[in-house]
Amino acid sequence: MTETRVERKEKTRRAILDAALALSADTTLVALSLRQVAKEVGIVPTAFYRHFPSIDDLGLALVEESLDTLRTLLRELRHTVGDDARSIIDGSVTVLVDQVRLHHAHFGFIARERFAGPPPVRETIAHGIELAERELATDLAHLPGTDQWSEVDLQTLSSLIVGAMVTTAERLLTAGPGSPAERRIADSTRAQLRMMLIGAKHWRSER
Amino acid sequence: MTETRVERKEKTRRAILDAALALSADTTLVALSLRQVAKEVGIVPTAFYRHFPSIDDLGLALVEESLDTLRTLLRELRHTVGDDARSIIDGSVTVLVDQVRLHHAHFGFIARERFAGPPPVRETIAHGIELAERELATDLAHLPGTDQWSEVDLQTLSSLIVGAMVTTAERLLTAGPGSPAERRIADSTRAQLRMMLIGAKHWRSER
DNA sequence: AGTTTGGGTGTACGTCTGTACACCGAAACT
DNA sequence: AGTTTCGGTGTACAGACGTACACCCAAACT
Repeated sequence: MTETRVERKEKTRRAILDAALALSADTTLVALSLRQVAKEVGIVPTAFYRHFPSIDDLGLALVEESLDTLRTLLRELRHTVGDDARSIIDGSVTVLVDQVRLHHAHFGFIARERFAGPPPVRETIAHGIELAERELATDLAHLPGTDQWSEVDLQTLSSLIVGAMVTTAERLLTAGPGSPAERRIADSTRAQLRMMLIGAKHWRSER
Repeated sequence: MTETRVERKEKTRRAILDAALALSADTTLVALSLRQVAKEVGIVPTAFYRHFPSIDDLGLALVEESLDTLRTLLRELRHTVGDDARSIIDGSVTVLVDQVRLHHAHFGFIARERFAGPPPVRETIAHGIELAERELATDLAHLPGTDQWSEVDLQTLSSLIVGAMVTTAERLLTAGPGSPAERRIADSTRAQLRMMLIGAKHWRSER
C-alpha cells in the first residue's frame, strides 16, 4: 500500500491541476489564488511551491494540457472517414460534440482564457488555433475539387471552417450534454458546414 | 467655471467607467478591485459607493454600454446599402473594421467577458448576440432569393454570418489599426462572406 | 439667510493574499 | 546502517482587499 515518492508527487500535482481547472471554471485564471487551490487540494499553501514556481506556471501547464485535448480533437477529426461530403460532415460534428462533452473542462478553459487569460496563455491558445487553420488548409489542398485553389483561398476556407468549429464548441459548452439544445446546435452546425462546402464548390477566386 | 452638482457627479461617474474599462483591458472584470479603480480615478475608495453599489453593478453598467455600441454597429450594418451582393459585403466589412477601430475598448470588453465574465454579464452578452442573429434572420427573409427558405434555414445562415462577424471582430482586436494584418483580415472576411453567400444561393434545404 | 443635501475625505477594522523561514519524517540513496 | 533528499507542515509578516463610520464643505433648496 506504500506509494513511491514520484507517484505521490504526481498524484498531488494532478490534484492541483484538477482543482485549478474546477475553481477557474467559476471565474478565470487571473482570479485564481494560490491559497484557494491549496485549500481545495488539501495541502498547506506553501506546499504549492513544491510543484509550481508560481500560479502563472500552473496556468501555463493547464493551457498546455487543454491544447493537448484540442490536438486530440483535431486528430480525430482528420481521421473521420466517409464516402461523400455528407457523411464526412456528419462524422465530424459527431466527433466534435463527443469531444466537447468528454473534455468539457478543457474546452471551457480554452474558451474562457482565449481572450481573458494572461498574455502568455492567450498567445499560446491563439497559436494553437492558428496551427489548426494551417493544417486544415493543407488537408483541404489534398481534397478533390481544390486543385486550382490559391493559397489564400485555401486559408480563407480553412479559417472559415475553424471559426465555425470554435463557435460551435463555445455554443456546445453552454448546452447540457444530451440536451435538446445540444442536438439543435449539432444540426445547425451540420447545415452550416454543408452551406460552406456548397459555397466552396462553386467558388471561383477573383482578381 | 463653477460646475453644477449633477455635472460633477456625471463626470466622475464617467471617469470611473473609463478607468474600469482601461484597467479590465489588462485582465478581466472579475480581477478588478474597487481600490484599483478608485486610485486610477483619483478618488478615495469609499467615494466609489456614491456612484455604484458594488463592483458588480459597475460591470453591469459597462456591459450595457458595450452592448449599446454593438447595437450601433448592427444598425450601421443594416443601413449599409449597395446594388449587388459584392458592394454590400464590401460596405459591411468596412463598417465592421471602422467600428471595431473606433470602439476598441468596448468590443474588447465584450470579447473578454463573453465567457470569462460574471454570470449576469455573460448572459447579457449572449442575449445581445442572440438578438442580433434573430434580427439578421428576419432581414435575410426580406431579401430576394430567400423566398422559399424555411425558418431554420434562415436561422442557420444568420448564425453562420454572425459567428463569422464575431470571429472577425475578435481577430481585428488583436491587429493594430491600419496594420497589414487588419487589411488581411478584412480581405479574408470579404472572401468568407462571399463564399457563404454563394453557398446560400445554391442552398436547397433537405428533409 | 439658514438649512438640507450629497460628493468626497480619513481612519479603522477584519479578512485574504503571496511568500519567507525553520522544521518534520519517511522514502531513497550510499 | 547512516545520510541525504524532498513533499508537506506551521508560523509569521507585509500588503491589498471590501467596507463601516464619522466627518467636511460647497452647491442646492426654503
